[in-house]
Amino acid sequence: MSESVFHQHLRRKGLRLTPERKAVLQEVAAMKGHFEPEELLLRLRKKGLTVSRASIYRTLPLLVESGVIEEAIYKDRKTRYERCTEKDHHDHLICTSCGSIIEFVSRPIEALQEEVCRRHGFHAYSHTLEIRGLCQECAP
Amino acid sequence: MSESVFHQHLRRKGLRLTPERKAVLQEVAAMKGHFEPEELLLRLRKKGLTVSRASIYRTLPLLVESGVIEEAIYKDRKTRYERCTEKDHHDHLICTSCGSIIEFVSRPIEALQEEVCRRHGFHAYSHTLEIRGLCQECAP
DNA sequence: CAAGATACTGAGACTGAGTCTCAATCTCCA
DNA sequence: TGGAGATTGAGACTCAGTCTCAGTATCTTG
Repeated sequence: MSESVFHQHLRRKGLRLTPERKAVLQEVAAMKGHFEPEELLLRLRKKGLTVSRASIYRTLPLLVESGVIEEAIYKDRKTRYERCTEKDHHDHLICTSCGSIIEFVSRPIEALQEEVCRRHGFHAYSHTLEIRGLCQECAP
Repeated sequence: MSESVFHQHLRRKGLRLTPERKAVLQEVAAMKGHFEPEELLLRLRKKGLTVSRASIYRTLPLLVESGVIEEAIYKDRKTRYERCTEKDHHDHLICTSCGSIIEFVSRPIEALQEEVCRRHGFHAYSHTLEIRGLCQECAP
């Protein structure tokens, strides 16, 4: 189903659903949780599929635009993506000591964000809320 | 006053308030709005102060830890910092078309975040909320 | 004050995620 | 069938940020 969404999006932009883009899409669909572009490359390689690094990096923004995935976290100068789920969007608590990541959902926060956007006449299509600190185990 | 805060923090960690660190601190204090490390370097150079790039990059995390500045935005694989003000923390609406950045303050969102942290036993020391989309001018 | 310990610095080499280039290839459509 | 335009992969490239290391500054304590 995300394939048809993606295909739609490409059509609208006059782009094509190539085997490479399809492969990236399918691999993305198989991902659980966060993933990095490089991880995707590795997995595709392991399957014997050859999609170049360039194509992967070219495809990911298209997938974001079409709403199939979203940029979830920026960490160590890397972008981590995540599949958009039917469930609510979630955000992250990031422990800067052990690196663990806790997900949380807060409809009230989402609602307030929408309110803010309305007030500024801003058309949002994505957002990231990262809270950094120490998790329960690492806290002094 | 942020100098004493910084000094305190260094003391606690057994570190020293060197001329280089002082220079960075002062330049940071003079900054209005967001700034990038490279920008800081340039400004110091212009003043005839020689603080190496390495020292700047080493000092910025210390300033974050001590609460003088905070990481405000991650954009184009660069970290943008911002001075912590007495006023409320603010977040950003980022227009991906024209690049303009709108700041907003929302105490209710902050409060909800604190609530989330409490619920997870998480000790937060900073957060960034970035909402990406199209500003009023760029919206179709 | 001397001397060891420890923190600090700058220059520049290095890293690595992400981008760009370009020639070769594919795909659509008239 | 031919050509316009989209796409690809290999690998060169970029550049923010990190690391190394030898030389320097500062503390400390005897």
